[in-house]
Amino acid sequence: MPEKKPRTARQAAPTSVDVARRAGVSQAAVSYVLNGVQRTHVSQEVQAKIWQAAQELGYSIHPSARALRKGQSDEICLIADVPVSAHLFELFAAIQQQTFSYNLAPVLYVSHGLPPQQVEELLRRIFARRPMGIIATARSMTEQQVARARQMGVEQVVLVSAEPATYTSCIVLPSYEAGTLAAQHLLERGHHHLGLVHPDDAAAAYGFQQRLEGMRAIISQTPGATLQILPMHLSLSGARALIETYLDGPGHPTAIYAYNDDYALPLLRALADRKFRVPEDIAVLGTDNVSFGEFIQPALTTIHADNQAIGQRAIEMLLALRSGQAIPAELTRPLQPRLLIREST
Amino acid sequence: MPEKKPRTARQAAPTSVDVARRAGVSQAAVSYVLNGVQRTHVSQEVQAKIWQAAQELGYSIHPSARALRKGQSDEICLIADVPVSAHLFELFAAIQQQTFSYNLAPVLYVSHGLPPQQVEELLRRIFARRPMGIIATARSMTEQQVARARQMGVEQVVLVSAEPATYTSCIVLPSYEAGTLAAQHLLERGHHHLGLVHPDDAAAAYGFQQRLEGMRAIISQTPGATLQILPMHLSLSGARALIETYLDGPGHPTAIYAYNDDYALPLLRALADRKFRVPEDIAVLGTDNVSFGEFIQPALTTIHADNQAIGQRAIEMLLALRSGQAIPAELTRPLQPRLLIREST
DNA sequence: CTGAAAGCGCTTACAG
DNA sequence: CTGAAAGCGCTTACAG
Repeated sequence: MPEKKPRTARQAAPTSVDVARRAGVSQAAVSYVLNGVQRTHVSQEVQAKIWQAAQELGYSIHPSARALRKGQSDEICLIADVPVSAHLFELFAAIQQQTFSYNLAPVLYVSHGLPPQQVEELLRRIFARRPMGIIATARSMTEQQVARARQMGVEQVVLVSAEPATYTSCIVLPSYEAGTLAAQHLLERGHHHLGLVHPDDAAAAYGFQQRLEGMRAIISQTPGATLQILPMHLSLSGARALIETYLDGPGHPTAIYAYNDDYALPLLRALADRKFRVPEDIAVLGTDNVSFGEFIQPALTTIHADNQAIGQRAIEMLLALRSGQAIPAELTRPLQPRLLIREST
Repeated sequence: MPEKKPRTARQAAPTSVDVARRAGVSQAAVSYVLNGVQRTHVSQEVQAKIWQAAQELGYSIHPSARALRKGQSDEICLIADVPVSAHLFELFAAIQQQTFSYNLAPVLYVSHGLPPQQVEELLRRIFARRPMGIIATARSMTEQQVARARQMGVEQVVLVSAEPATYTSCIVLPSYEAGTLAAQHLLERGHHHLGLVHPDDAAAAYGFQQRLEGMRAIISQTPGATLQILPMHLSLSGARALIETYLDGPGHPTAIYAYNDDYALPLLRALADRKFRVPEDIAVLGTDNVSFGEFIQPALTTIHADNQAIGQRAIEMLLALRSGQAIPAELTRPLQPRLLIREST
């Protein structure tokens, strides 16, 4: 028993040395067994003794000590450069669940709204933590920043992106397909004049261009169909301005792809205020399937990818990358968006 | 320059030894200066040299190394035992902003919905990380668990709670006051028969009892006023069941305190489906001021505390506790809820 | 005022 | 198959 150790902290927590002593083995054996290292063969009997000792002492590994030794922590950093949204949170919760059994610690960072200099500082701090991997939205990390991460020893960077990148692995959520899906659905509902909301916040507008192209591809095959871009600020007054500017006069759009659910919400409200009936006068379509969508009136038709699936892919990709394996093809295949028809279209 | 060091990782990142060498001082001096330790006086000139060397090398401290040495990490763990909600996310973002300048790393854990055994395991892992502090909702940590945290070396635990606890510091968000505020407002609007939604999910119902008592205190002073408890499951069908069971027949409630915004939303939708007009037939009041509240129709009247204020308090409290100071009285004073009147009442 | 040295709790190459 | 030892990058008591 330690007697004159000048303990710096209160430290009641047992260490691997304590476990080793109790099991009557070396510290190395404890490490091998608890980490399931195959290279070294330890007898079944000894393994059982070690597990039991760990259990009895209530031993938990000290993540900092391990991280220091291995040169890599058990953290997975999630970096989001999008406004706080219900969708993002749901995605985070999904990832947290997925990682639990892998003993990984997901940490969320929201870089949206920070001045560029603070973003740089934030990234520097994140890299310095030497996370096992980084999962980031494509906008939140430039190619240069990904390179800098690698240089600082963070090799695994997975981007959630509208299209594949050359410089790192991506989970592809194709906004182009969302655009075609939206246009097809709205045309099928009998509309000819479509609109696409363009967020006036550049950070929030990620994937707009792809949506636009997807819609155009469908429109161009449909005689008489038109498409109009509708700039909008994310607020009630922004939605009102959109209505006054673009939903008046002959040939105005009668069906709007609202970019995502966050934009659909104030738009729906402003439309109701102006006595537009939804979907009879104007159809509205969102993206992300945010949790409140089913409760509002009219319930919001939306396009979405499965959050659980995104989370699972991200983790599997990180794990494959870490073990140096090639990434299975099914993980790089784009995750097709699905249409969820409710009442607003 | 290191030549035969058997580097385990790629490690391009500079260490404090590198900084010391470049500045021509000892490693200790670097540590003292970069951490702003006052105890040891280092000349202005040397300080400048150290800062410059750190800057030039792009030095960032290795958090794991420091944590291992200090017996405490720079993490602040936030533990939430509530369903994923926009409100929680907004609070998290506020805390993240607050902590940036203190070089603290907030980490969010959602324990809602996990089986008890997994919660225990999660807490064990959180404690083992030796965070600088824990900020938790009152339901997510029992007194016993707070004690266990202390025993594992995590001394600072701040609870966000409806009432002060004897065993640790609290940020008090008095649900009792929310109840009185709700009852007063609804009575002023001319209602006499009030209802209070009771979430059927025990974890979600935190603070229900206090709301109830607050409402009763007001009701009891008002001749002819009644109050009914309305059990509800968080879903559209749950809201429908509530309406069918409790909003029929003479003397039924005409004004409902929906527990919080999450419950108010499906309730509003179900009321609309049943052709109740809000607020004319039934008034509905929420809590939390979730971001979508202002966009729905009718816009949701709600009761809330300032997220920024909660985040700031939590951090200040943690910082005061760490430095061993007494907590300033203004931090322990309950954070009074405010009424935000919109259209649903 | 500055510097050399110990030690936090792990993992892993290496010797037995 | 098992164990002793080095070392990851810091902080801090202590000696000069």
